[in-house]
Amino acid sequence: MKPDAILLAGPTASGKSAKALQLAEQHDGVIVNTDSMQVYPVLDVLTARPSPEDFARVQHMLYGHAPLDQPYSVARWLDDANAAAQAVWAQGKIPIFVGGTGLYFRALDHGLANTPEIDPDLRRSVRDDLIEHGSGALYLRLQEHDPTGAEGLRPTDGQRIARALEVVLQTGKSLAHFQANAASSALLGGRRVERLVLMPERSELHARINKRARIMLENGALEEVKALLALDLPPEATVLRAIGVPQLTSLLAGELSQSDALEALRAATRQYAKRQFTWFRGQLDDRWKVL
RNA sequence: GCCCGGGUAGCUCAGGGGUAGAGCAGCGGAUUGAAAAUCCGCGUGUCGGUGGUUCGAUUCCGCCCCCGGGCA
Repeated sequence: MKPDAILLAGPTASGKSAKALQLAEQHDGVIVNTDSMQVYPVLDVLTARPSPEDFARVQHMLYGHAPLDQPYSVARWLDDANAAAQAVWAQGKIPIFVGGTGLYFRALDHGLANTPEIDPDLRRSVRDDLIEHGSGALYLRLQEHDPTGAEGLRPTDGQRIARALEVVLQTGKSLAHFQANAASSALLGGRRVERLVLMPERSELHARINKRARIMLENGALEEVKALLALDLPPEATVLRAIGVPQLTSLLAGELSQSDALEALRAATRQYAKRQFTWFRGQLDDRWKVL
């Protein structure tokens, strides 16, 4: 029975792209990016974007389409993914969602809480407060406005505290209130969905990561970072958090040697892969078939 | 060959007569609008080998091996 959509999740460097191409050719599919960094342009090599040959073989969507200097988010991605899926279905093809961002798969499969857009000025002021006074101070503010929400967070988890605080400051209601009520209907509801997750042997994956990091440097990752830095993006731009950007920035600044930077890039990638494993193990239900 | 210094966790190293510790790496976990983010937890060890002294040696002593440096 032909599926209406395929979800293919897997840790970084696990060979997802090749598998996706195979599935796309087999099912007349279109590949839809489900990775939070590959949505941005510029870092083609460093984010392991599919090659031009891959793009020529099979239609790909949501790669490099997000503006670098504006905030992107799981909600934006879900809107984009929804539009992409509708377009693919309209062509009589099936979307193949490929990536490693667990949260995006969750949003795709289960929907997302319908919270109002936060006023950019409020958002900015909360984030500035976090940077200036630290997560502890922000936590005290959250305790005051949303004690229950604060209870569920650690005083050190600045990012989540900031999110909870901006929501309660704008709406007067807790983030949990929105999360409990009215998750927007899941995009895939009522569709036949095949869910696949790649779970390679850890030591084998580490070997692949280590090798790929070296190849990235040989293929111009450093020049990409140089080009990115030349854009003079605001420091909070998400793309600057991509694995490899801090490490290669240090290399360019002379703070790390070539070999130390390579090793740092490898370690950061291995650590990311480990977090992905934890997500997949803990969050994906038994509808997912492990490959 | 002789003289120093060193051999302790995967790596770099601290410690010191009562079977060991730190950073990094690694491992486990959480995860709802920055998620490649953010946060929480966990030392994983023939203390080079072998004899001796000792109630007890990774620590002190002898011998051997290995790695630096120096003198030849």
